[in-house]
Amino acid sequence: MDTNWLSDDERAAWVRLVAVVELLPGLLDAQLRHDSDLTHFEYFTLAMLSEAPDRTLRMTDLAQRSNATLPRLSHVVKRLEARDLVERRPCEDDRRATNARLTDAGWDVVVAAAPGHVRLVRERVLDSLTDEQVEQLHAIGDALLASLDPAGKLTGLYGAAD
Amino acid sequence: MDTNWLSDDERAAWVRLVAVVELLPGLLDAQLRHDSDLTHFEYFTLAMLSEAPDRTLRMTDLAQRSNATLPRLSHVVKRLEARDLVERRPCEDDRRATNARLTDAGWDVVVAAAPGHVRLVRERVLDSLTDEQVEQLHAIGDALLASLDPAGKLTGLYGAAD
DNA sequence: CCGCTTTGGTTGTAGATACAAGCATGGGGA
DNA sequence: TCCCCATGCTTGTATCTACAACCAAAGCGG
Repeated sequence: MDTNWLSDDERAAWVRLVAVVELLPGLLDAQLRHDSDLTHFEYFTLAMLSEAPDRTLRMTDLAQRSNATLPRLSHVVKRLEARDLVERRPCEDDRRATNARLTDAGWDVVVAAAPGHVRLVRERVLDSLTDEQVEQLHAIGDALLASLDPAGKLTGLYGAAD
Repeated sequence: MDTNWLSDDERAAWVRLVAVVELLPGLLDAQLRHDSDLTHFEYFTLAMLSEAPDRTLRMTDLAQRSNATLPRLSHVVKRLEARDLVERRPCEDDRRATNARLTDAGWDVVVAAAPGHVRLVRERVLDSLTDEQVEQLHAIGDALLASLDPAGKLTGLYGAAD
């Protein structure tokens, strides 16, 4: 079976996409860790909860929105609970389920962390692009996610705090 | 200091970029792990070596091209060496330095892994985009990397095997 | 009502990465 | 020549994630 190798144009685009994918997480983690003692995943988790009704989400729901496996989320929430940023309690409708709720302290942490995070995103990412490129990135993202995330779990809700 | 929050357009683009950044590594790792028992980082490391003169690079050079810290690379190369895919030997010009060289077995592994990897990249990424979007992605990548990787360490050499 | 399967979640273990510390060589300046 | 610092790399430790095993509740067919 012959391989359909990438053309020069395709490879150029792919190389840059891979480079961005490699570099961006480290940048986000470093800033949030330094300024707010949170990983990007922890921040994202808290931000999801901050947007939810009653600041509460079920573990499964939260896991899908953050592209986490359930074990991973369980561990992270346990750590956040130890820091009193989140509290867990059994769901009343379904006794198998667990609800995670953002505490007041957790809310304060998100509110304090958001401006620095947004500033980083603006300075290091969005300000590098023209308005036209921002639109193009939007469309390209949609096209890619149609394949990478057909169910739209990640982009379903991603609120104002980000 | 007032926060300059993101506009709707900016947030839409950012949300999609973050989602892609979260999803893509898992996809690449899963395919390579399943088909070739390699992580994407390991594959990338081997691919860099396969492109280098005499299939040899110094550890520092290799670390920069793959955006790895030196400790990380050291551990990974140690594992690859244990699998006889890479060999290490002290550099003769500078006795502090270590040269990593791709073995024949390592070469075979890269050659065997490349087609499946390229197929995935094509089917799940590039084929989702129009030719015009591929060009746009190229330009957007350049703009972002000017900020994320000013020295161009990652994109300096990324060869035909990819 | 019983038993099977599915769903929701936690825990344990192994593997991988970051960070800090450490060691050896190189490269000047006094 | 001697000292000091920078460079190149390795190792050790703590943390985080993936994977698998596990338990409990829910749903469902008989």
